Amino acid sequence: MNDLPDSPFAAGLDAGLREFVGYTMKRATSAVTADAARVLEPMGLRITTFSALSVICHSPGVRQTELAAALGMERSNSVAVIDKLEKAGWIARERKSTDRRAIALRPTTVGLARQKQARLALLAHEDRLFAGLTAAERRDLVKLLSKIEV
Amino acid sequence: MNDLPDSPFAAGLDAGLREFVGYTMKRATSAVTADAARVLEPMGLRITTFSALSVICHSPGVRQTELAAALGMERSNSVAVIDKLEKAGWIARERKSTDRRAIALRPTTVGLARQKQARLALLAHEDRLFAGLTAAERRDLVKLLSKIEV
DNA sequence: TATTGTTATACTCTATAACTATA
DNA sequence: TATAGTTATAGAGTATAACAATA
Repeated sequence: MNDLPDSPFAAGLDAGLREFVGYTMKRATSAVTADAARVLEPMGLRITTFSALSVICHSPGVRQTELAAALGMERSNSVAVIDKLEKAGWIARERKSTDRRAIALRPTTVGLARQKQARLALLAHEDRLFAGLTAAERRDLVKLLSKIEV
Repeated sequence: MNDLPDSPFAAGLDAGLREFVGYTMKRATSAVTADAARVLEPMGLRITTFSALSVICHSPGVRQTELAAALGMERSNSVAVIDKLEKAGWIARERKSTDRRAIALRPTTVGLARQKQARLALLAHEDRLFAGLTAAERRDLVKLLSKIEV
């Protein structure tokens, strides 16, 4: 059904790429983040907005620049994310009295509740996605990932 | 320097997110793919184009739909990627005689050489990035990632 | 009818430069 | 002069719908 010589493999066409650890990491991460996005979507959250909301809930008063740096994103790109959280009523911007250039981000009561709800949904989701790994294996995975030079 | 109560942590603002394996996976993968992109860029390749070129070199005669499925991308989005490879002279499109709807993708001599060159650069790159992991640990990492339910 | 390649379109994420107001 | 937040913009990746040619 093919012009010769053609591939001997119907499946596993990406076998040659599996020698790269980064390729396997990217494929696995894609699957995990896509599923996480599906879980968050009914709650009006995306991965970026959930991450930002979590940092703000965990560290109330955080500045926007600190938030962006913590999440590894550009300051400029954090603005739209924070806008969404603010418009949803989950966080509030407060101009700092000690430095009027800076803005302190604080969660609202509703925001705290939403973060807790989303966190539980994501934990359940990871329990399902990582069902094939024991708790020790999950810790090993995180430990190995943390050893990568950045 | 902060309005009270504010965060007790200057660093580790994302500590609350570290309970999610997916978060660590995403951060690590981001670092790895960004570095891989930097390595490929001087060769006129991106991660997507390198991946497609590799599959075509490894499985000459592959169809566009098969290629897209192998890489987990949409058929429609593979067109632009293959266009770039073709315009660079690294692959050729050949209409199949047995099924004139389908197109067989084959690498050119230049394309094969470019893929080999890029592969070596990426292997060296991974050796550097994963220097903190032993060979056994790298295999463990891949094995653990492969256990994730997709 | 179904499939292959294709075009069009839209949306998210990301990256860079420049502006403003404050320091 | 430097920094915090902001705006504008552009590129890459991704997702869906629809079309022509072919099966």
